[in-house]
Amino acid sequence: MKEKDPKEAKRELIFKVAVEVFSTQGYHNATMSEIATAAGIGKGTIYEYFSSKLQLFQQMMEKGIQTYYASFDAEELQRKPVQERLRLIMEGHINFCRQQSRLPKLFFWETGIQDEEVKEWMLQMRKEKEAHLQELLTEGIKSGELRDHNPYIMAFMVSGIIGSVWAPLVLDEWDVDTGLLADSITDNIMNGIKNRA
Amino acid sequence: MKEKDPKEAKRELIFKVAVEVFSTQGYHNATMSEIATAAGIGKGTIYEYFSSKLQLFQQMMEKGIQTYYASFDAEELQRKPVQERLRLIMEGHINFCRQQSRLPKLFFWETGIQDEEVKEWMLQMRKEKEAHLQELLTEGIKSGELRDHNPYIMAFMVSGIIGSVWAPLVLDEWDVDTGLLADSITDNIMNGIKNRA
Amino acid sequence: MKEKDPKEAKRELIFKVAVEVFSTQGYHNATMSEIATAAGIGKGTIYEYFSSKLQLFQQMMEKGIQTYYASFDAEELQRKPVQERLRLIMEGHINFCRQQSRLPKLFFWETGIQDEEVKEWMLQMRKEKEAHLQELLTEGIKSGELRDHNPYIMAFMVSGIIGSVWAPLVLDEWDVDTGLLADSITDNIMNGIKNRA
Amino acid sequence: MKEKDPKEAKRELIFKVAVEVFSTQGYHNATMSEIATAAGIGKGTIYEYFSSKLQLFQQMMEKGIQTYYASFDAEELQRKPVQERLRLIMEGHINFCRQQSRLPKLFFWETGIQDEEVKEWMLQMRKEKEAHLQELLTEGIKSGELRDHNPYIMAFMVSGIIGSVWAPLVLDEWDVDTGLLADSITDNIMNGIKNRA
DNA sequence: CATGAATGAGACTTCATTCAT
DNA sequence: CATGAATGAAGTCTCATTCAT
Repeated sequence: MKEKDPKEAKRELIFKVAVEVFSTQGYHNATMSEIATAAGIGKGTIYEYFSSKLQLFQQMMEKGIQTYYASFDAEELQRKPVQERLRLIMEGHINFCRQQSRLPKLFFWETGIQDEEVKEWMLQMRKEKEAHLQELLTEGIKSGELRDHNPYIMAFMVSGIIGSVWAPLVLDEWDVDTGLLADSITDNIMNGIKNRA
Repeated sequence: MKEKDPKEAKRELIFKVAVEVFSTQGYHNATMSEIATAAGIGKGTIYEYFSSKLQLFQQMMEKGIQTYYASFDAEELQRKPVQERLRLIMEGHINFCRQQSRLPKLFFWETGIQDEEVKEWMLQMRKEKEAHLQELLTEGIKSGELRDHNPYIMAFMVSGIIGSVWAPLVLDEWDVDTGLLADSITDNIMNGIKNRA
Repeated sequence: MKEKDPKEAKRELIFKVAVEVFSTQGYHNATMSEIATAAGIGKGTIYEYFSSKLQLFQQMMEKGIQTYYASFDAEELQRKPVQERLRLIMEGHINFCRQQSRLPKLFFWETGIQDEEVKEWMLQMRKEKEAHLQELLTEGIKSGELRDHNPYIMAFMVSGIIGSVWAPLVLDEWDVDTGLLADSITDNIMNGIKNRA
Repeated sequence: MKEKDPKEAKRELIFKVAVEVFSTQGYHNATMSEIATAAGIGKGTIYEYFSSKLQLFQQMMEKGIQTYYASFDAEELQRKPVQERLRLIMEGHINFCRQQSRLPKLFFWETGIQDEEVKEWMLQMRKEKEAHLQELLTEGIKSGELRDHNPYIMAFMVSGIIGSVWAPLVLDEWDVDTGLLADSITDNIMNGIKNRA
């Protein structure tokens, strides 16, 4: 039952190594040789599983996104106040950065690939993420929980904040309690930084 | 009077084309041939002004950073409340994105270059930007204008917000009044998005 | 039994072609493309065996030197009168020129390479060759077989004579009996050209 | 009267610098820029006097050869015993190496140029030099001053000896009295190195 | 299936030569 | 005349991809 398809197991292995190598070297500086060696397999073997370097990168990203979204318990997110949901999103994001470390870098930073298809797909990803946030925020406005501001602006702001968490966590290896950090960020998003005491 | 050094004029031309090409294609996908053709000059001519592709990229980035920082009137920023200073920073940033369009993309996104020197330099840039923000926010906390929260967290949040503005402005070519956008963002940063009515 | 490592066999092939091409065209005029074509392999294949043009040249020379020195039976050279030993050196040298034809040209003539390492190495080669001769001659002086003249001068003279044999043999394709030529040269070195009859 | 044609003076200047640069860097590693800079003139100016890099090299060599042959007083050489004439040739050659230092290196060592015309010309030079020697030696044999050996062999041997003098003098900067060295070499050529005491 | 030797398109870079000033 | 900025042909080397074993 735990036995996986050996074919699938090797795909997983390649994915794992690819994340490591691509995020360390960047897409262009990474070589197929390097990935093969790191995976302990032959160069040609990668081509048994992926038709090209680009496709490997693409599928690795897609798989990563799925993992990313899977890290949010969708059920749990429903029917909660916006503040609580934002907090959960932050927490999930922080956990993902911690666990995957290298992967988020590729999501948020790798733009060297200029293949039209990939560019389109990454742009699409950004749009979806922001559309999702915008929806959440619009709901909050309607329910009166949030101020009646432009939800489009709010959305990319929150999106920017989410994206900015990665650098301190991974680059600076910041060791902070996930819950506290999520609280703090959410609080700042909700209440702003101005002192009203 | 307006006559420039012709040597310098050609440097400018190459810089201008380089921004265009590098930001459209990314560092690795851009070729020297392409830049030369786009500039209407011979391939070898670029090498009369820059010793290598990497040096061209680096100097183009440095020049861009200078322009970026120059777009903030430093004098004006002193001795004003934090809210006002944040607003001016936002306004300057928005204007820069509008005017340079392609350049900010390189600042915030190009990470495919793996040359140690450049990587170090770009990391340094990020640190400086955040240190600067952190300083500003710390001042605000001391003066009582801001809440007594962790300024490190605040800093990368604000930094993330600033970075996130570029995409809607340039990719979506969003046509919004600079003043209004700066107001709106600053207001959200200061007061949060929660409805306190 | 005769089966060689196929990897080694291709190295040999490249070496063989490299000698041909480098000695015909000179180091700078030879191109990697040309060598590849002459070897009937792809351009990139050479780089699977040698990391650069310079390294290929260097290793080819080193291998040649080994072959050169191997062509003298070291054992046989010991404990014989100087005249006999000189004759054997001449004979070995003549045979080597005949067999390798192109290679000696590179040893004695190629100086266009300006890479410090190679220059140093070739200079070193010359020194060693002359030191070896000088030693031989010094022994002869001590034993009374040779005149008590400056062995340093004698050494570079003999060295010059050895080097000069290549041109008639290879360039002019002079067809002369090896033994007779070796005898004649050795006799002239030992007894001079003056008529004492 | 001492006033030279200024055009000719600049030719001389370029020649002088060319010898320096070509002999230091070798033909291929030397650049026209370098020569121009070293001569304190513009790059294009060289092309006012020489139609190409190759032509400059060629004419420089030709001029050098003339200087070389001019260093032997032809009149004086006639009607003297072979030994004396060989000694004078050696002395002239040593002086030339001392004075010109860099130039002989090009004569005897530069073979990287593969232009058919130049190759032919340098081969021709070698042939002439040896023919000249051979003639001298043949005369000596006829007059009974020299042993009745193969003058062809003798010629390239003596030629090799002459060529070998350059390296110690220039590379090792050997400081030895010209007359003594010429005597010593000539004596060895004439009487050989064997001890007949 | 897995492999890795072989390949060649294509990138960067150099430098002899030209020509407008 | 003298110059040196501009040029592009040509060379070295990399690496994704293929295919015979």
